[in-house]
Amino acid sequence: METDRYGTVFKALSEPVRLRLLSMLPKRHQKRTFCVCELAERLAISQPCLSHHLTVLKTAGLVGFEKDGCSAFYYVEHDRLVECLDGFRKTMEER
Amino acid sequence: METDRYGTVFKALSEPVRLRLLSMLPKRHQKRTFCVCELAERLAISQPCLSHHLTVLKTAGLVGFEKDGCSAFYYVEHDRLVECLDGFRKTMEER
DNA sequence: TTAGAATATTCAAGGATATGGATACTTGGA
DNA sequence: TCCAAGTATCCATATCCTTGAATATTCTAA
Repeated sequence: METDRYGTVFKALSEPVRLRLLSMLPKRHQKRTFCVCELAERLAISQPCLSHHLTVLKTAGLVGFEKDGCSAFYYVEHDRLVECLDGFRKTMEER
Repeated sequence: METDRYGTVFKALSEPVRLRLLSMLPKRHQKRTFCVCELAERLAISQPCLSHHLTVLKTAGLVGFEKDGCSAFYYVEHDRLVECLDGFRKTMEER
C-alpha cells in the first residue's frame, strides 16, 4: 500500500510533546539553539523521556543531530518533513 | 502552542488502517464508492472497528458522510486535509 | 407497527506507548 | 587515569489505543 510509507512519520507527529519539541529545534545548518538537557527543562519532562521522543523522531527521519563534546544538538530534517507532507498530499490527490 | 492544533489530525493519520481507509474514500461530491459494510469487508476488520476508525477521522475533520437509507457513504474532506498539511508545513517553515 | 438490514455505541481485553528512576556510556578536563 | 557533565539505554508502571463481541439505534419495507 502506498500510504503505509507515511505511518511512521505521522505516528511520530501524533504526540503533542513531539510537536512542541520540533517547533523548538532549528533546521539543519541553522544556528544551534538548545542542547538536550535544555530542551528537557523547557519541555518540563525528564531527560530519559525526551531522549525517547528524540529517538522516535530520529527513527522517522524527521531530526538529526551533531555532538559537540558531551552535548548533543538536534535539528529538524526539514527537507524530509516537507517531502513527507507533500508526498502524502499528492498521494491523496491523485486518486 | 501553535502546533497543538495539529495533534488530533496527525494522531488520526498515525494508524495504518486509517491511512488505507482514507485512500479508499472518494472526495466530497465525487462518485460514491463503498458503504461502511463494504469497507469493513475490504479492510478485513469488523464493522464496529471500522466505525471507530471513521469516528476518529470524523472528529479530526478529515472525513464527512451522507446517509442513504440505512447505508452511510463516507468521503474525504480534502480541503481540510490539505489545509492541515500545508498549515503545519508553514508553521515549521516560519520559525 | 413489526422485521430485518446497516451503522453506531458500549464494554472488556490485550497490546502499544509515554514516563521517569536507576544505570551505563561517552566525552572532556584535571 | 579519575571525575564530572551530558546523553542514551534498561526497566517497571500507568495510561492510551485498537479490537471485536454484544447491544442499541436508525432506517426501510411490508
